[in-house]
Amino acid sequence: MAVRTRFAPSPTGYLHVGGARTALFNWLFARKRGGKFILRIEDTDEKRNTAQAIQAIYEGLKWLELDWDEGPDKGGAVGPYLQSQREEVYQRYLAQLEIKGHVYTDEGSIRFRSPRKTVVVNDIVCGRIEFDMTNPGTHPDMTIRRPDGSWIFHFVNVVDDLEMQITHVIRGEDHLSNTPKHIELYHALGAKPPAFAHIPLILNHEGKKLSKRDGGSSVAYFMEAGYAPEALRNYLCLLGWSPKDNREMLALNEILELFELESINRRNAIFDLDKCFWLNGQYILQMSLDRFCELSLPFLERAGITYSSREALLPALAIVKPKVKHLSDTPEWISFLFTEDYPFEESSLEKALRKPAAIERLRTLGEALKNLPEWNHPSIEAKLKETAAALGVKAGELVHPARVAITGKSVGPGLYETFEILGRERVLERFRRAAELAMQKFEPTGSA
RNA sequence: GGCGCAUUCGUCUAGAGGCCUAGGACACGGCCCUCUCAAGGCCGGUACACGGGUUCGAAUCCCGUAUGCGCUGCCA
Repeated sequence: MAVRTRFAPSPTGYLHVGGARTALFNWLFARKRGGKFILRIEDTDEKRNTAQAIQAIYEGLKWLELDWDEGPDKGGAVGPYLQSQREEVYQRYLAQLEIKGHVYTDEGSIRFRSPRKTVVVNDIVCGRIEFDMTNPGTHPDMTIRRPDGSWIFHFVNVVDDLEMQITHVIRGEDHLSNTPKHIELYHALGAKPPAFAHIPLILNHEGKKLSKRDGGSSVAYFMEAGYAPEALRNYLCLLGWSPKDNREMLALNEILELFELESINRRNAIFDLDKCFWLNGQYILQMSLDRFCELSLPFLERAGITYSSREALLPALAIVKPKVKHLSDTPEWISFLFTEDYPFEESSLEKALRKPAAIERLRTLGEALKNLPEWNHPSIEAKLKETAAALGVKAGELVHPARVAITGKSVGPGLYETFEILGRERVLERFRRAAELAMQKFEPTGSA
């Protein structure tokens, strides 16, 4: 039978990273087995504002490149995929239960009468678990519909999984204890339950379930903080699953190759933002310049950086790519390359250009570079070192003032590359301006 | 309280009876490299929750205790 998995979030206004990982594991399993991955929105609770909230789910999933085969926006043979539009289906299934005498009314609500037996859950991740459902005191009959006609999760979830022919229910471990109830419903409806795989929860630093108030609990946070989607996706895979060969960075096709539900851990995992951050840095380091450009572009636009052409932008991106850790920082790293009106950091200026000797050295370096026959990294470097030697100082004595002069900061991309792409005229002009600024600021005879 | 699940470095994990004086990664500390900052390289410390079994032998199997998490809703 063809595999069909689903991700069934309720629209809470954001895509939770735990939900994202659940979606990811469902997606991985379906893709690996050549099956279908379905998106169903569980919006039975009318209090949740849906339009925007559903949008947040779409955006998060799309960003992570988890594409679905059937869903509210795509349609499919067993839709609609919004629970709020499936009233007719639920009525039909309720009628079935009524005919078979599995439900009864209690103070306006409809309850499902438990068969009161031991239910065995054969979970792909957790193994065989027996639940003793015989005691009504500890396992009361579940409500499936409220007096106002709205439906309870357990019922609609089971009905939909059944109707949508879901073969594997892969969800958070918080549902493990609900599973015997669901199995009772399947049986009452005369259906064979799907396979279940309950995956461990993602916890915050306090070891509690990751919640909305925890920083970094929503996919949107990572989008805005400049993470590469492939990095977050990779990190999420490593929470509760591992390739078992000590690799940390895995391409999607490698994960697809190795991923098995059976090898998922049972232990809850704490989300470690540090490691996720590190992985992101590794991804940025190793990605192509094109990809780096693609992912940086939205941030550059937002920062209002103007550049004449992509051809002008790429060399700038190339020299900062090894430095950038968050894509959202790219503008900060390259901005000085696209304006003559770059700011000077007070402390850097003071450290590098306060001394008259430093200004003098900058002037000497400018003179030396003025007639350099070839303007490229190796010859610039050679000339700078030659100049330093002639002055009897270490290269750093020229490098630091020069960096501050041309970037305004004491930290930046490699100096020689920066010189090269800035071009000789701009470099020399910046030297002059910086020297002037420093002299005004640190006027030795000045009163101040 | 009841039921369920879990328990290896601070964190993510490898480990399915001898290969474990427990491996990797992040973080942390030190050194090297170096034009800054990173990156990279090398080195270092820190873990099998506890107590009983079973076995020639246990991180690995069994039982108990403790702790954590989840469920126990007319939330999903």
